[in-house]
Amino acid sequence: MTIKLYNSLSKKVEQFKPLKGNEVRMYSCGPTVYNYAHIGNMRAFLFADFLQRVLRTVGKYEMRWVMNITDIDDKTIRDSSIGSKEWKSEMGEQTESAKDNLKKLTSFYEKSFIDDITKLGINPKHFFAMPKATDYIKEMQELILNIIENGYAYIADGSVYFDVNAWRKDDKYGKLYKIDFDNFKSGYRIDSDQYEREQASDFVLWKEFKENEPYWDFEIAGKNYPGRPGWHIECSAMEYVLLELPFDIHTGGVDLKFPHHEDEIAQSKAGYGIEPTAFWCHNEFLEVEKRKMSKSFGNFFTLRDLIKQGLDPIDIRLAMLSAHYASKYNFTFKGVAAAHKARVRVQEYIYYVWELAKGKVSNDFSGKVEELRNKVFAELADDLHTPRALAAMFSFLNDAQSNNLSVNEAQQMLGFLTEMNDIFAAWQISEEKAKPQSAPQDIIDIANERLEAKKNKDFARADALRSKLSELGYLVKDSKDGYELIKN
RNA sequence: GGUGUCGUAGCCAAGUGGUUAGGCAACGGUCUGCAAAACCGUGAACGCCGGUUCGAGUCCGGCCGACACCUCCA
Repeated sequence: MTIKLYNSLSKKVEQFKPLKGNEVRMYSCGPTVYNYAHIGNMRAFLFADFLQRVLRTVGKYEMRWVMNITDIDDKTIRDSSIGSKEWKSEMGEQTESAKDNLKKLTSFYEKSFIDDITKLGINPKHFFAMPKATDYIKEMQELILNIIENGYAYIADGSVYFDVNAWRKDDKYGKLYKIDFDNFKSGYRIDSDQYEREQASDFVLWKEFKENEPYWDFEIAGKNYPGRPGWHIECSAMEYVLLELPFDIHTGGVDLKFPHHEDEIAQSKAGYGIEPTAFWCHNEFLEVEKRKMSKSFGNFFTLRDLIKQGLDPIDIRLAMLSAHYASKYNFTFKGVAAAHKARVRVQEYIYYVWELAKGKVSNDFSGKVEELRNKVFAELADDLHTPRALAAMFSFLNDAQSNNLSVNEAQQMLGFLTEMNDIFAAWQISEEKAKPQSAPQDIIDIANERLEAKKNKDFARADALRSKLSELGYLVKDSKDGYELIKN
């Protein structure tokens, strides 16, 4: 099925087609690993994941998906510096080497990042690569040299800057974001950065080494400029190496349009002569209580915070997917609870269908299952319209669950649900399994006592124990000859 | 100041001028010893004021409000 995507470059929904063969080469701006990722970050990664899953399952494409790990920047340096309050014992001992310390801190958060996204239903095996910036210093330097050679960069105070004015004479700067060069908000024009750049809009390609910071040697025209790469250059270099230019899709949060992606376009073209990608796809922000997430508003959550509070990450995944990626998503606990109930409902239906189909899967779609599948896939193919795709699914559940599926239809349904789950990654395609009792022993004791009372038809006693369990926060769900405890 | 986005029922969230979006919650009912789950059913909405139109949540104008970006930011 042909997929349509909104392209931030043309500001239109366009038909998608890979540039080369059946393979989609996609680059996603990944995390800067200086701390645990928060749920706002997660929305961006979830969007990229969802997109690549739709391309695989609905588009039937091969994926070559790259997500970078930024392991060198101001924050990683700050937090790994000697005596940093952000240092954790799990990272190991700090040493005299700034590079060592940087590596220890960033590896720690890289692991936690992969851990987090895995919990969110992202399959690390789907990545072609997760390159780290510090592994591509040489390639970045080569790119910078190209840019200098082509006349679009200058050296000032030991740093290398991209010369936006020179570039603007030859190409447009502001392809993704309409820039009013005369109206940069005053006060932001010269930031806290002490480096000397000629123009506020110029950006750093290579930052001069500062004392006690990690650095790499960089020889330009016979002279060494020890320092480290600027933020934007890493993506340009890694894309070039791992995907070749131009590739198909570049994803990231809207906030990265400017300056990060704008600069990336300029750099790549100035250095390699080619713009990076055919499609730029940006997800909107997640807000909490209709505000940007921020520590000062007290609405800042990492995934770990929420898991600690007892939320299921897959419910968070589904909750985020209930809004279209290009519109703001208002994160609320109620919303996650609603997603949970909706998810369980589909899960119950899967068990029901499994039972009917006896676990047999058919991919030979026809009739009502084919109709549903076409509808859901068409919505997903239309710029990943998850809300409408889910609505189609639930409408079917509302209309057709009581319509008896034939055994053959149930097998098709199981086939479709499997595909659906390849995309949403929110369910178990399996028969219903008895869940292990996870309640504390004293709770189980009461529940067993109630079961006894129930068997003896002492319903007054059984009900009293039910209310007692309810007070203790557990719901008893009776089954044929047992029960299940559900924590409220 | 510049650039955008958005205001839809208790909450979340679609909506491409013309028949019910959908989810969660709520309220009836079936089932169950009672519950839970599931299923059947019910109601409720388009920030305000004008305009265009046979017809506007959907187009135009104004107002009010919320949010984001403008070189740390997913």
